[in-house]
Amino acid sequence: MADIDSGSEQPVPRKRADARRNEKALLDAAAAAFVTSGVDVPVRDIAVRAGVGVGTIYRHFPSRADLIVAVYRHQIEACAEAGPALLADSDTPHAALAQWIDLFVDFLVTKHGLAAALQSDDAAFQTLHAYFLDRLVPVCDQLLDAAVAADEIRPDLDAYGLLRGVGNLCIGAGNDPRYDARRLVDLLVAGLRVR
Amino acid sequence: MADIDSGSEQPVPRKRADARRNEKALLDAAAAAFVTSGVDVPVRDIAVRAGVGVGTIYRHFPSRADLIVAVYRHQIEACAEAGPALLADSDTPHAALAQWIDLFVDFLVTKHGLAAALQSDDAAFQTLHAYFLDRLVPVCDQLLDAAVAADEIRPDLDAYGLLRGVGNLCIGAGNDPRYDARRLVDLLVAGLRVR
DNA sequence: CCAACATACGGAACGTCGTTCCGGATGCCA
DNA sequence: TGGCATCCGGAACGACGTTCCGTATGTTGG
Repeated sequence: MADIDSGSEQPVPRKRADARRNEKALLDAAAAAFVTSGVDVPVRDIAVRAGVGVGTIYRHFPSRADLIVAVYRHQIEACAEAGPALLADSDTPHAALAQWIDLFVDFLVTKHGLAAALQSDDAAFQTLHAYFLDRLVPVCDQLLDAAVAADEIRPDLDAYGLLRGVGNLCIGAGNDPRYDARRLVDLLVAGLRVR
Repeated sequence: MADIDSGSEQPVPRKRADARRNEKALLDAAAAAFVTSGVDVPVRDIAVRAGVGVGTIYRHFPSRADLIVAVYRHQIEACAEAGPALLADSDTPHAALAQWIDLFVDFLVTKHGLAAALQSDDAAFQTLHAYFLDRLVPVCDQLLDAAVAADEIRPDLDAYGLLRGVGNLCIGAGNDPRYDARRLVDLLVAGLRVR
């Protein structure tokens, strides 16, 4: 993203050094805690790991959702950017869609509790919900449109519905070896095909 | 279920009248509260509705899951019993399976928060999880086997996986008019068909 | 180098929740 | 009607997310 102001002076006079240090420590601590205990890990645990007080968490990340987004932003961006690339490289739009959804599923199933948080109607997770949707729905829409235009899938499901369905199927994956979210998503995508 | 003891005397000497009255009041209050506020409604709200103290809830229903099971037991039993009936009445096993899953989905999407509670790994919901599985997996298995035997669907998904997938797809249905769980379940079942 | 001020910090405090506990009330039976 | 097992209400506890504020510390102009 380019700066809004084209002038040379920065209107935000740079944060204090300890604040920058703590923000980084918090991101690292949260990432580690999410791996160990899932995204539902108590806020106090993250604070202890980072060696800061709980107040410091809320100063940097107004809601838990903001912290989750900050931790996973890079991976979500990478997923979003992979969409057009796959569409360009794959043999068919449907193959690109299937590969892209695999990427999304791989991301979700390795983040304990994230898929569940994504679907939660708790107000605290609204930012999370919104970020995923804003970033991924347009990409999915593009892939879906291309596949429909190529007459490979039925036109009766929108990107929002598909993403929520895939996200839902990923809930609880990783907790239970008997539940294979990937296979179910494959079946769902298979069900989309025209026959 | 038949009684274990075939004798005429009941070894449990019948509960006190106020206890029976309160248990009924609690079931009614919980059912109403679940409709209004979902199965995650605070325990205190149910107690107020029933006109009892919170201690009374826990005496009759040791965990929140037991209360949920008690409220929905009849509907779950009806769903389980519908399986063999559909198999006998339908033209094909796959049609029976599709209709049975429709029944299950109709049940889940009208109970706010139930599908999410079903997949929760919270220990408090283990009873709920176990009851659904014990009761419905065998029925689903029977339908699945029949459809596989008739060469209508692929044999690569077990009843447990299918039920969890369907349950997952029902999470959040009813909160968001843009999300149509029924259609996604239909796509999933369509993906099961041999082609 | 040193104030003095904005900025940031820590953790106590608050409200909500599920769950447990126990002194007292109440139905039941002799 | 008395006595006792059963059951009740709601206070109490611990965990949690979130807010608040007295204190500490970096920054910057002199």
